[in-house]
Amino acid sequence: MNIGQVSDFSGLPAKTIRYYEEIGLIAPMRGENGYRAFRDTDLHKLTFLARARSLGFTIDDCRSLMALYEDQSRASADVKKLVTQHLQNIDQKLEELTQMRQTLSHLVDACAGDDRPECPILKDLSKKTIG
Amino acid sequence: MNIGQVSDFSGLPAKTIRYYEEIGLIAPMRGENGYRAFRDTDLHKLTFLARARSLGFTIDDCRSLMALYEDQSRASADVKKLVTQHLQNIDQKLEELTQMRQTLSHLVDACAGDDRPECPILKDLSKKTIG
DNA sequence: AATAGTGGTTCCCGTTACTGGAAGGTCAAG
DNA sequence: CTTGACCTTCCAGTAACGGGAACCACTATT
Repeated sequence: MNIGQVSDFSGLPAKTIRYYEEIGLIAPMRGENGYRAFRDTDLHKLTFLARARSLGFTIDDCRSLMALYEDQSRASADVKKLVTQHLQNIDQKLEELTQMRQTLSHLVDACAGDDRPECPILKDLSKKTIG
Repeated sequence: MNIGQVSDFSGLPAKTIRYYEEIGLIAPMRGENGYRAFRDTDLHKLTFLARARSLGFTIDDCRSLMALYEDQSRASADVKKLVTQHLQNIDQKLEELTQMRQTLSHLVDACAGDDRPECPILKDLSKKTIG
């Protein structure tokens, strides 16, 4: 398979696939013409990567996950640990965003949003952050 | 005031303050010795920036917000519009993260997390993404 | 055979918002 | 006079690609 086909199947842009090769996540063969020649295992890995990335794992996480995936003697505890850690990161981001949302929501509600310059939002922003 | 003082007052690292000068967000004076000489207005701007950044606004947003802040003839509608847009971005991120959280949470629950290799998480990741 | 069009290839720059570190000038204190 | 804290500029690196240039390969048509 050429990169275009693999891109279609995996849903990943060709650019991304080349990048993944560059950083060593995949290692497709090469044809006589210099084109990358992807095998099923490459496609499988890319599918794995696409899914993991869509769940917010970093490339580094993906590297670890793939290593575990290919290690037949892995312990599922190691996988669970990694994913649990990721889940905690997500929870933290959710908290931060929720807090921001809360504050911004109040500010938006307090702003008249008309043609006058008076604006509680700007007033708030010019206040020193507490803490 | 020197950069150290300003850093302490604003809570922003000196590096960040220099960066903000470099990209034109502030324009402190210079003393005879080449040191930056910050005035109250500079400190005020930095406070504004620190607060806006902590609410998740991009640097570009901050630039717009500062311009509005300094424009005495602004319409509060313009401010509200910008902030509302930011709020929508946040809501979208919240949705994405919540969806991830949901999926990951299920996966973690399904994984035994022991010393055996069998792992529903890896099994799921190797499945083709639907859609 | 020439040409056009599509799809490969590499390489390099740009993105966001900084952070780290090197090499060196300045200032106050002992 | 030296030490140490503070300041300066400049350069490189981060995460995960995306855009675009310049160029080669393959297929189909004229």
